[in-house]
Amino acid sequence: MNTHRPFKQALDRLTQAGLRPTRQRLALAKILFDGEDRHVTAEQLHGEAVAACMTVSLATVYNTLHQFTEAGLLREVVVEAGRSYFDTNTSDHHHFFYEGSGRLIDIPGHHLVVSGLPTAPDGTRVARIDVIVRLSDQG
Amino acid sequence: MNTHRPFKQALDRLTQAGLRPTRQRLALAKILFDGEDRHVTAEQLHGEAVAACMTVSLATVYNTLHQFTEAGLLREVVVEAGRSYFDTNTSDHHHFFYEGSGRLIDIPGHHLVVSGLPTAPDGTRVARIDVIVRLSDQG
DNA sequence: ATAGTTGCAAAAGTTTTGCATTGTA
DNA sequence: TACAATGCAAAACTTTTGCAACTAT
Repeated sequence: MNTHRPFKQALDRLTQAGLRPTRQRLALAKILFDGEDRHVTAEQLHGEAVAACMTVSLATVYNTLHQFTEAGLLREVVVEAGRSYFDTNTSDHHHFFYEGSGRLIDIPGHHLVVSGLPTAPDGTRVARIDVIVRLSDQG
Repeated sequence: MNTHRPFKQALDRLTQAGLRPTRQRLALAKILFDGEDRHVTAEQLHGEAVAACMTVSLATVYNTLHQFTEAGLLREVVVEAGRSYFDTNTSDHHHFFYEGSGRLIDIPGHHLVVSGLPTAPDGTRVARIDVIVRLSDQG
């Protein structure tokens, strides 16, 4: 039954996250989670979906990406004004951002540490810490 | 000559940065730099400018903010998709972001340290490191 | 005068919403 | 059948660009 494994994988992800496995969601989940970790924009994912001969609007791609993010399947990373990436790696990690090409990659390993953080102001708690290391050309 | 001090301050900032001191730039610089450090969006700054009875379009506010940023007078901080803040504090520092209210504030002191950073990939150098500590309600 | 800048209207993107349609029990 | 959830067109944003008008030599 190997032919159906990517399908089952995507299906399981959705049902475990409490999301109904609709056709569009399944197809997008298959593209997103069938392989290694990825960083995609809504635009990119929409392009891939169309290339894979599925009919889906960009609006639905946005909505789906946000639903996946709320469900904990994705993490949103904002690097530039008007440009969100969605990261299939939801574990605690940080990013390199190539200012030239706009590419975003995970910082490998777990060596990067943020220390000396002041306590969160009263009535708040730290929801997440985002570290973006911006790289420009020329070593 | 105290009445002209804010004007002279703004003028000096602009000329030192190599920007021609036009009327709009002077007015916006006065709002931005005449007092303590600030975090403003283009929309906010435009609102303040209009409230101060100056005629300026939102597009010019954007252009001016980017020119100021390129000239090193401001630093752009992107916190959410479609929402850039411009920070009048250009020194090396990081931010708390209140997810509830959308407010951005500097992390006080210089205690926060990022360590364990891998070397930058070949052909690149680290242009900047942004740390955003996201806060949500409830302590 | 004139070469280079500026500032804004209009255009281009990105993201969100309202509602007809679809799918499920 | 009813009920809730989905998916998309259209709307609402934010941001950028092209060019007429201006400015400082």
